[in-house]
Amino acid sequence: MSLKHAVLAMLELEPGTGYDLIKRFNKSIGHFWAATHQQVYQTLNTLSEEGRVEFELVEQSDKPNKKIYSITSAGLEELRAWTATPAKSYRYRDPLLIKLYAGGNVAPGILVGDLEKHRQLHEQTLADYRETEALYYRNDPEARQRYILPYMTLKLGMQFEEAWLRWYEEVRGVLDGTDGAAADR
Amino acid sequence: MSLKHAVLAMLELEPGTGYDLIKRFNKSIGHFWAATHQQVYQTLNTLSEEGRVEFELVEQSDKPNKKIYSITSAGLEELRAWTATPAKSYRYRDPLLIKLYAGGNVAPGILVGDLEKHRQLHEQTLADYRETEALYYRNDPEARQRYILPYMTLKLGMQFEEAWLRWYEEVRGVLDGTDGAAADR
DNA sequence: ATGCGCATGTAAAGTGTTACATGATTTG
DNA sequence: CAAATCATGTAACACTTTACATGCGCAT
Repeated sequence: MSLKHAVLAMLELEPGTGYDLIKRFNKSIGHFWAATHQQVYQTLNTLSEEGRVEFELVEQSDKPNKKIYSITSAGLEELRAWTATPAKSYRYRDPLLIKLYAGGNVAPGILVGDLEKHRQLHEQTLADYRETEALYYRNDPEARQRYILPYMTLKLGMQFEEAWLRWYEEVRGVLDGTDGAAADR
Repeated sequence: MSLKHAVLAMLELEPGTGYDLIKRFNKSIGHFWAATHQQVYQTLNTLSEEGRVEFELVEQSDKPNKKIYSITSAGLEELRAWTATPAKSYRYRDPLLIKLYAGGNVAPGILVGDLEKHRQLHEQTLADYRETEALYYRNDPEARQRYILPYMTLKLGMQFEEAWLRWYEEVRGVLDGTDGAAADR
């Protein structure tokens, strides 16, 4: 289960609460392994029962109590073992592409709107990645050196987003010029 | 549920047995929405109960009997309605990137082997895509015109594979030069 | 007053993966 | 003689998503 190991990997870098982890997910691993808060809390419970993480309960009066999780030696061992095991390949899954595949059944205008919406999402994602890059890596050779592998995952994300954006231009050109062709299906 | 609609989209292009669909999955939609045979058969059963597909039972003496499925008007309506509905975005999920993220915990050599294996897979996938392109689209302007949207999904797949391959070169350079840096974590 | 941030969870429903199961015919 | 192709499925398990649930403090 990859999510477990994603959580372990994040705790290994720095302990934190479930809430913290969710935020950190959105800034790093979430780029290639999204998780909801429900999943994170459940995973932390499971890992805790398995003894791979432990937590310190911090009682707060002004805010809700919180549990600060950290990885145990058993967790670290598990993480190392998993990292050394061949990774399964996972296929990309995107409903948008199924829609496009089936797109001959609807008027091209419907697709164009949806594509444009997704193009904007990818544009925003790329902007976020670039911001992260500027913030953490661009002007800090030491951080770049230390977190070179997380940085490489960010770079791959940027390349994917750039591929998306190039592709959208191409598709838009096709849809603009193909109103007639779509009608014959 | 996207898989349902992927199946409907394929049947809309051409009727076929579950077995046929699985093969066609591997050649087209499977690039961005993989499915196992169990999933396809179950989906066909569900769609059949819902009246969105129907099948003709063909008894064969030399081979097992088969069911040739085709889309019904209710199925076509459902497919159109779904295609006209805004698509959800789906995030990329890849355990390999989690491994890389956690890669500071193991010797770089371990990662290199795994990365190389995956690089080869992506190289093979790109070769398959290019073969499909040559076979169906390159020399047949009419097919290219008619199946322009499926063709565009193939093109996106090729761009992703190319991005992967470029990225692998970069990561390899990093891992080759970073044996010392990994040891300090 | 409305919503956001903090902080945690349970439960049910929906999807996907893995294991098990069969059996004839064709190809190397 | 082993493996691949044809052709279909059931069952159990694992994982993800969605809905429901709470409650205080702070800013607009």
